[in-house]
Amino acid sequence: MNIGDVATRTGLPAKTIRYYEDINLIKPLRDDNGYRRFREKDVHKLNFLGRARALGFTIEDCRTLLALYEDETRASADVKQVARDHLTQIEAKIADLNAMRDTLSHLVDACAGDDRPDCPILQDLGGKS
Amino acid sequence: MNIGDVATRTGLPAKTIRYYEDINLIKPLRDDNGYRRFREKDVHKLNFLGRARALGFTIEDCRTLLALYEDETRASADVKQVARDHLTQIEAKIADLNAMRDTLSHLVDACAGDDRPDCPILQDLGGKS
DNA sequence: GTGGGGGTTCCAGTGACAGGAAGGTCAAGA
DNA sequence: TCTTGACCTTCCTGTCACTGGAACCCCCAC
Repeated sequence: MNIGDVATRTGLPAKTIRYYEDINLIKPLRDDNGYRRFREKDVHKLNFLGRARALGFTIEDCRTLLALYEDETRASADVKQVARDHLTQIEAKIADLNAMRDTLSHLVDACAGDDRPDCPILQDLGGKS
Repeated sequence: MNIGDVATRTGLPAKTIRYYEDINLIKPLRDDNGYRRFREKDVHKLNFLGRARALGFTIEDCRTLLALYEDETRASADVKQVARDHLTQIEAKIADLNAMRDTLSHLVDACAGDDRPDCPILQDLGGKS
């Protein structure tokens, strides 16, 4: 399979797939013409990576998870730890964003949004007073 | 005022302040020795920028907002539009993160987290079957 | 004069790719 | 046989908003 087919099958851009090879997440073979040749195993890994990335895991997390995935003797506790740490980070981000949203939506509601210059949003950013 | 005092007063790292000058958000004066000399006006702008960034506005948004802030003839509708667009993006991000959190917390809960290799998290990432 | 705590510039790195240039390869059609 | 066009290759640059660090200058107190 060439990279285009793999891109179609995995939903990942070819650029991303090349990048993943670059950083040693996958190691496709090469044909005589220099084209990458992907095995089912590679496609499987890429799907794994795509799903992990979709859950927001960093590339380094993905590397760890992939290693655990391929290690038959792993302890599920190790996997769970990675996932839980990530979950904690996501929750922190959500909390941050919720705070921003609350502040911002108050300000947006308070703003008349007409042609006059008076604006509570700018007042707030400028330090109210 | 030198950059260190400004950093203390605004809570922004000196590096960030230099960067903001670099990209023309502020234009402090210069002393004969080459040191930046900040006026109250500059500090005020930096505080504005700090608050806007804390609300998650991009630098380009900040540039726009700052221009509106300094334009006495602005229409509050223009400010509101910028804020509302940003709010929409924040809400989209929150939705994404909530989806990740839900999936992830289900998986974390389902994982025994012991020394055995069986792990629903990896099963899910690997495509379950 | 020396030490330390300011300040300056410039360059590289971050994360996870995306865009684009310049060129090689391959199968199909005229 | 030639050409077209789709595909592939590598390599370099840019993204965003900084951060870290090197190498150097400036100023004041001791």
